This record gives sequence, C-alpha cells and structure tokens, in this order.
Amino acid sequence: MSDATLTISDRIQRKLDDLTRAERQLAHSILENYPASGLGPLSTLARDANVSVPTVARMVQKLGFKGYPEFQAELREELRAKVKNPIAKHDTWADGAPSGHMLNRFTDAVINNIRHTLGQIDPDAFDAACALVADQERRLCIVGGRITHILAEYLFLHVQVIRPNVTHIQSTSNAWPHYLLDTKNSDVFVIFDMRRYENNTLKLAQMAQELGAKIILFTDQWRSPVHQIADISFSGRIVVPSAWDSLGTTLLLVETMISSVQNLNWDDTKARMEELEGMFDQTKLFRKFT
Amino acid sequence: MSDATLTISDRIQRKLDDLTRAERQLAHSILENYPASGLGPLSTLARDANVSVPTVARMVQKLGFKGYPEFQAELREELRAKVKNPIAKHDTWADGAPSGHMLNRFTDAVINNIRHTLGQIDPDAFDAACALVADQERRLCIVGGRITHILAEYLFLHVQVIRPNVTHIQSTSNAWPHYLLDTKNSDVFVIFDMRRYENNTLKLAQMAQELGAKIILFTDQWRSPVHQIADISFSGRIVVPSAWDSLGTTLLLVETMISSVQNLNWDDTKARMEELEGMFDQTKLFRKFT
DNA sequence: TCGTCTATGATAAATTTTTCACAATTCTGT
DNA sequence: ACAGAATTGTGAAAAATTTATCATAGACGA
Repeated sequence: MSDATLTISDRIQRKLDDLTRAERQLAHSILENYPASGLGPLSTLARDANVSVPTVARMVQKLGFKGYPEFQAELREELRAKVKNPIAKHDTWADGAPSGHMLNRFTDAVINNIRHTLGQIDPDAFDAACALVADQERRLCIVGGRITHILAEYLFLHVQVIRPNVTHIQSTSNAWPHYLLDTKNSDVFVIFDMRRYENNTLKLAQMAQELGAKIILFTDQWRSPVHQIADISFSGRIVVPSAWDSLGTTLLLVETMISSVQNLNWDDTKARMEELEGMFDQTKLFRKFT
Repeated sequence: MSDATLTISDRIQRKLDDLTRAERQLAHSILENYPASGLGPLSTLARDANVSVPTVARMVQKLGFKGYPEFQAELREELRAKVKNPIAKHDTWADGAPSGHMLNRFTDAVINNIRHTLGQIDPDAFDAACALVADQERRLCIVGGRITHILAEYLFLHVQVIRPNVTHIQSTSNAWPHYLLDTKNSDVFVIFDMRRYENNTLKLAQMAQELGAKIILFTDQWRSPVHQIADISFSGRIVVPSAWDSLGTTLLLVETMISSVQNLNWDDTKARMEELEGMFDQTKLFRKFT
C-alpha cells in the first residue's frame, strides 16, 4: 500500500519502532484522541504530550511531511474523506455503467443531498409540522410555485385522502387571493418555494401570516424569503449535475410527512381509503387484475 | 438549550437568518464538509467560500466566539467528543432522531429502493431512451395517471425548455383521444404507470403503439401491463413504510433523464433557457435578489 | 573516566495567521 | 434618484505559530 492510501494513524503506528522515547510519547498522545489533537496548534500538542515543541516538528518530518501545516492538511483531508465515506462506499450504482455515467453521477448527488438534508433536520420541528398537518380542526392550504406545484399537488392528493378540508393553491395562478378570503387564524399553510423564489408566493405567505395562519415551508438550502415568516421550515439540498435543481430530497420529506400524518390519523384514514376504493371501483379507473 | 450543548453546526444554522449574504455563503461552505473545513486556517476557509478574510472573522464573532482560534478550539472539542462516543452515528440519517423515527425509516427505505433499482437498470436502454426524448424530429407525448401525472408534468416542464413539440397528456382526463389524432410513427410516448395501473393508460398506450409510436415506460417493480408493448421500460422500486408508494426512485430516473437530454441538446437548450429567462424577467414572476 | 554521539529542549528568527482600521461598494427606504 | 446605512473587501499592524540554530543532558563504548 502506498503512502497515499494510508491514514496518518497507520503511518504513525508503522513508524512507532523507529521513534525515540519523546517521540513515542508524542505519538501515543496523538493517537489518544485522534484526529482532534493533531488539528490544534503544534505548541498545544507539545504541551499535552509533555514534549518540547521541536520534538513535534521533528517527528512530523520523520513521518514524511514537509512541515506541521502539511501534516495538518492531510489530517483534515482524511477527516473530510471519512465523513463522506458512507456514501462513497457504493462506487457505482448502476452496474455496467461507467462511474462517470450520468446515472451514477446523478444518483451520487441525490444521495449526498439526502444525507446532508437529513443531517440538518430537527426531528421535533418535523413532528410538530406533521401534527399541524394532521390536525383536522384546522383548514389546510397547500401552495406551490411554477415547478414546485407538482410537490404541492402530490402532497395534496395524499392528504386529501387522509383528512377533509384541504386545498391546493398555485401561487402562479391569479386565483389565489380568493382562497385567502376565508382564512382563519387556525389555518395551516404548507408552502413550497425553491430557487427562483416567486414574488407571488411571498405575498401570499405574508397575507396568510397576517391573517394568523401557521406557515410550514419547504425550501432549498438557500432558503426562500418566506423563511423569515414561516413557523416551521425545512430546507433541502437540491444540487445535482444538471442545469436544473433536484426535487428528490424535498419529495422524500414530503413522502415522509405523508406517512407520518397518515399514522397520526390512522383510524380516519383507513375508513376514508376504503370509501375511496369503493368509489374508484365504480369509475372503472383502475384495472382489477394485473 | 444552552450554547454548551449545541454543536457549532447547530449554532450556525440557528443564526443563519441573522447573517448577511457573504456570511451565509461562508456558512454553507463550512457546513458543506463539516467539520474539516473549519479546522484549517482562516484564510483557506475564506478562499474556499469566495469571501474575504475579515468576513470570516466577523462571522465567527457573530457566532459568539472571541476569535477564530477559539472557534477552532470548540470545533476540535466537538470532534473529540464525537469520536469518543461509541454510538454508531451512521446508523441514522437524521441525527438526534431515534433510529425508529419515521425520518430514518423512510430514508432507509428510499435509499434501498434507489440501490435496488439502479442495480437493475440497463444503461444502454437508458441512453437509448434519452436519445429518443432528445430527438427534436419526433413529437413527444408525456402521459401520466392519477398520481403519476405529477411526474409527467415535471418531465414536461423541463423538456419543454429543452426542445419544442412536447405535449403533456393526463390519461385520467377524457381529452386524450384528441392527441392521438395526429400521431405519426415517428412519435415518442413517455408513459408513467404505477400501481393501481390505469385502464385508460393502457388503452392509450395500445393505440399509440398501433399508430407506430415508440413507447418509453416508467413503472414500478411489478410492472404495468403497458410493459408488454413498450419499446423501453424502467421499473423502479417503490416500497416504503407507508400506506402509499414512493415516487422517489422514479423521480430520480426522470431527473437523470432530464439532465442527459439537456446535455444531448445543449446548444439549443442554452439558447432556449436564455430566451425563457428574458420572458420571465418581463413577467416579474421571480424575485431578482435574495 | 573520558569522549563522542544522539536525543532533547530553550531560545531566537522567520513565517504564517489573525486582527484591526478604513475605504469602497452595495443595499434600502424615502 | 438620492442620501444614509449596512455590508464587504483591501492593506497594514499585531499576534500567533512554526521553523531553525544552538547548547545541554544523558547513554554507550573504549
């Protein structure tokens, strides 16, 4: 194995026998809580290990680095790689396609987005949002923009089955002021607003807020201005190798929300689904078999 | 929650709204590969985020640290604590939520679906499908059902920018027979049909095929009957812990297709996008800043 | 016991990094 | 369109960290 693939920890252990007493003492101190201690100033490291400053400098050179900063840079690089690692494990997603194939590049990006987004989500806020959406006492308005209206509609189509009193508004249409007429302060607005934030969406959100409605926002990592007035907001990463953004992460959040809301209202949902099934049967919309 | 128990990542996110543009840019850069980037020199961090050196210093103070070194010290402390903790962090996606939380269960399922689906996709078929969709000589019809029409519309909204001569049909509407009137045998139909396969969709597909059109199908793992007559079909896994199915995997495929098609037609796409931008500017639909 | 050689640490010099003060720019509200 | 405020960047000064030089202590063999 070449040096490039060895971690610094490995390199230290391999060299351990060639080191002098003070250096070994230092080495053990580094490994003690690795890699944090190596990322601080040289002098701190020396003090913690009870060795002199030059000892640290010398050992770092013995390990093959030009100087302490170079040693630190590699430690950071190692940390960076380690944090990324759980995804990188799957080198290629579509077997048989080169790793540079769009299928693999895109999937990588989406998984990355998901990891990032989920890591930053506050589960309590998420639960609170689900509870609001599930609350049948409140009227629910779902709002989407030029592209995001498809997420709004997706959420609408499902929540509609779970509970009554749900509306889907497209902020890009000019019909939305009508919906605000009846807004009460118990109402809940779920708003989707992603890059190329829309003026209409912001206005609608402001008016809804002034009327006392609760606002739940789904936006991207750069955050729609609606964020300022939203009660709860979720920002999903949307960067992919494309001229456009990805809705993948946000869809995941929406689907999870649907599932949670369904659980909160399960008794009702079950009854409503059965009823719906019956009606679908009559329309002959779906195939009965295969 | 006191500052002591908050991670720096949390603190950055909490402050995000109080930050200025450059500072937010920096904040995202720090979170991008956290915590490695914050452990390097201030100047490197500034360069990576494309902001000036004092901007970094100022933000760090806004976060409540006396200076950059103190900020770094706490980052290291955080890393130290995290490494010491024997908890398998990669077990869960949403830190702070129990592994049984819906967020984690759902994400697990979706990632699993993606892995499964991508593993079975034939890249050549995928490329062939993209080439068909990109071919401007052919008329393109995009067809969706009761739920899947949102994917159809999503694809439509994007392909519409990339190339002319695209139509979106909802098989559940009763207007679709009209679209078949002009079908030529060079036409391409992209059809979405997932569980609760729809009678109308099948009929539409059959008629299109009889008229000589090419058919590309997106379906689920159990495969819509349209599969029998489709030229190319992709089946995505859709099982999640919910009473409903997930469109996540299929959305991934659609977005990847959009990106590939965009690349195939890049010269045209670029020109069309610029034109579209100009038109959007005139509508004042989108916000110019923030 | 002495001399030599290596290991170690103290100190000073050099370099890098951080902070500060101020000017240029951008944004906001009238 | 303008004035005032806020934001951002430039360059210099201050502080720190790292590196180099050198002296001392200890180990080992003669």
